[in-house]
Amino acid sequence: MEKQQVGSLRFQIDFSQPLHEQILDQVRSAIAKGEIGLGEKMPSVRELAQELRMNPNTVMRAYQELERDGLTEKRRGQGTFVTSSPERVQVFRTDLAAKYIDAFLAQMSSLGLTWTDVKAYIQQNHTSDKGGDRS
Amino acid sequence: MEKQQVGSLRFQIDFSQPLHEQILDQVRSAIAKGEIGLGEKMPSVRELAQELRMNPNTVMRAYQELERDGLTEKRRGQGTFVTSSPERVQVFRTDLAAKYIDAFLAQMSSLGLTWTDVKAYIQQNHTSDKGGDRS
DNA sequence: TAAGTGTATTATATTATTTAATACACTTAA
DNA sequence: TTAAGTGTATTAAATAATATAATACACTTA
Repeated sequence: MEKQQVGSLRFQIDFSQPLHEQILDQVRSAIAKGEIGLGEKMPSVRELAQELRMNPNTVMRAYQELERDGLTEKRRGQGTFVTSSPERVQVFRTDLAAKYIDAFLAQMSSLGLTWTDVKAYIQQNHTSDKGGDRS
Repeated sequence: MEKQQVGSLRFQIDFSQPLHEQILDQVRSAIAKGEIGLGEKMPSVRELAQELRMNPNTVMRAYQELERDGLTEKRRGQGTFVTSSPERVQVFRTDLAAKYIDAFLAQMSSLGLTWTDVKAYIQQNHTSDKGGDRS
């Protein structure tokens, strides 16, 4: 439940999901939202592992997926850096959003709800949500 | 990848998720969409296990969650039946939809996307989707 | 050369998932 | 009463995913 700041990154780890997935999701989000800048140096695998009190192998697993996403670049002996390409970030955002949206619409469909139903519901319950983004 | 009909229920099981979760999701959907009628008898635990070639304990686990959902009722010695209450189904549908929607909006927010962004995207890519519902 | 990078390997522990083999209480129909 | 069919509970075992631990190697920089 506790938040943890490591360089430009903020982490909040619990036991509801695999640790490497939580790191992955939260770094992805930080890059997508520009909370960590393009080209900026990431914490080293060992440093982040120590800060989050987990095994370097676990952090490594998340870092390797980030590189497959095209969101980071490794420089041998130097470290891991956020990509300098805004286009890459945009492509990633679009692709992942499409994947999430497809899955969501499938869920709604499985409950017999149409897109019109969903839109009406969200308009009613999530538009005046002034305290919605507690990060 | 293959579909399987058991009474009024249609199943499609793969290895992407735990088996008991797939049974749960697919029965929930069938009830929510009215594919199996209110008050109708479900396949017995042993029968469904045999049809789907899995262990009765695995089917049991899904059936117990269905009862917690309020979607089924057990009668000792007789079997498991879909609830006769349309209100219960409606409450379930609303509650689960709200849960799915909250999670979805959190995903979009983690990518820096607003509800307006999402709406525009879906209008463009999912409205003229005439071949969308392959079930 | 020394310290800091990412990476790879091997081993072990833990947990979730699934199967297997029974057993019990209850209901219904022969 | 009996037999078959319900849901349910228990114990054991196998498998896979997750995570930790302890090293080791190649590369870069100061």
